Amino acid sequence: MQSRTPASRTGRPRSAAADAAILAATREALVELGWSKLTLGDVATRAGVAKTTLYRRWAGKNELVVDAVAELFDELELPDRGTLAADIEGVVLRFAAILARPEAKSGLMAVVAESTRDEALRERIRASIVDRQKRLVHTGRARAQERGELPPETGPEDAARTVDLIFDIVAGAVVHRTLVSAEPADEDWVRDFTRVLLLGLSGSARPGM
Amino acid sequence: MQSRTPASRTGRPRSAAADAAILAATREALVELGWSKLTLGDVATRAGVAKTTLYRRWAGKNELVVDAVAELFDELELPDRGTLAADIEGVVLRFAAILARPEAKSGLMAVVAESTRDEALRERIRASIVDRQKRLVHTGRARAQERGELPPETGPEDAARTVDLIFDIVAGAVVHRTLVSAEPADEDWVRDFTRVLLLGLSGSARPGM
DNA sequence: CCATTACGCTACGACTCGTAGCGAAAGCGA
DNA sequence: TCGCTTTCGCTACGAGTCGTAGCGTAATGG
Repeated sequence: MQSRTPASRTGRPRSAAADAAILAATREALVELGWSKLTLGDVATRAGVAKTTLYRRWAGKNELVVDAVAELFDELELPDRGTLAADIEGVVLRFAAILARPEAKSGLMAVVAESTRDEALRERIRASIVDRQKRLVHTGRARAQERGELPPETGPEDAARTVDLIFDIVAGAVVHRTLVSAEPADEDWVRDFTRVLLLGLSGSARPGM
Repeated sequence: MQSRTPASRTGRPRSAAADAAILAATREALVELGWSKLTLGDVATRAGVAKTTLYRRWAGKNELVVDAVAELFDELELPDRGTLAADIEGVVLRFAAILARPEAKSGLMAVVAESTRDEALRERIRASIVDRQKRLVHTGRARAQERGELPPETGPEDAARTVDLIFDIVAGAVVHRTLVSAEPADEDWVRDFTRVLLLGLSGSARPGM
């Protein structure tokens, strides 16, 4: 989690149970207190470890919360539902469900905000959250191209740019809907969103597929 | 700004210059220190006012930063460029330019994160930032319908829902691109994004308008 | 059984917070 | 002009958090 491969051949090993307890306690504290009122001392108490133990493993609140929140997104998958529209609706609904949880809401945006002034933190977020989920876009796109629902690649560079664009649109819209508009990204919304994403504003006025 | 209409008929009036100085100092501190290291004491010193004066006007860091950031978005406009695509590209580029400024980046996301646990703060954000800009979507949509680029309204409720959806997509995508992906929302990106927004994924594969 | 590392605990200086209390300043109405 | 009212700058304060140091103890591996 916090990249500890080198050295440490001998001596007492770090408790893996403590890691799990700390991350769980962090999520619990995020739910009860939110980001700003969350203190590392409190997390340590909840986890049943000493504050010094926590500081030996994480540099600070930012890194700790990134790891705690990242685990929430690990469950995301992209089941094959037969059509591109159905695939999108399914994964967006799952993503929205995770993002609706208070520990994700409070934690994720706060660390993203901090990452604007901390390049290392941004890299940590990208590696442990963003890039891990971007594969879903790749998969869904490849499937749709096999089905003939999307035109084939024009080149590897264009493909990467398109995937990035789609990811920004999808993740951005869901996050904005959930956190800024503070409205649920429910089935109705996801259906409307998917229609716009696939057909565009020009072709998505009339309801009914 | 902080809604001070009632009472206060007599006595020494509050200095309007102090308000401006405080908000400017807040933005300056956001640039230099970022959200987490910004302290109200420091802002007061920069603004040349006493810390107590600052606390008399704003309840805390959250409210202060919302007001300081909100002013950045006041300059947003929607000039008529003749086509819907050009209108979108223009306003998105302006929006992206504002969001690229460090004081907007650090501040906006942080207060949004805090607003997940503070209903009053979310309302303040909505009133002073989000709703003020949502009118741009209304305007652009109405223009496009006059030009025949978009189908006419099916009803006032559907229209409101559509405007909300478009706003979540546009604002969400730009924010995600700028803050999470940490890549510039430049002309190339905005062009690609606009094409997807108007034509959808199915119809937007080939470059060239 | 011994070197090595992790752990729990306590204590610490430094810092920020938000508020209280004071005297002085600046408007407004009579 | 005078007095009422409210704001302002300043100082000081208790409370709380931060991140670290120091110490003795616990748990491994050779």
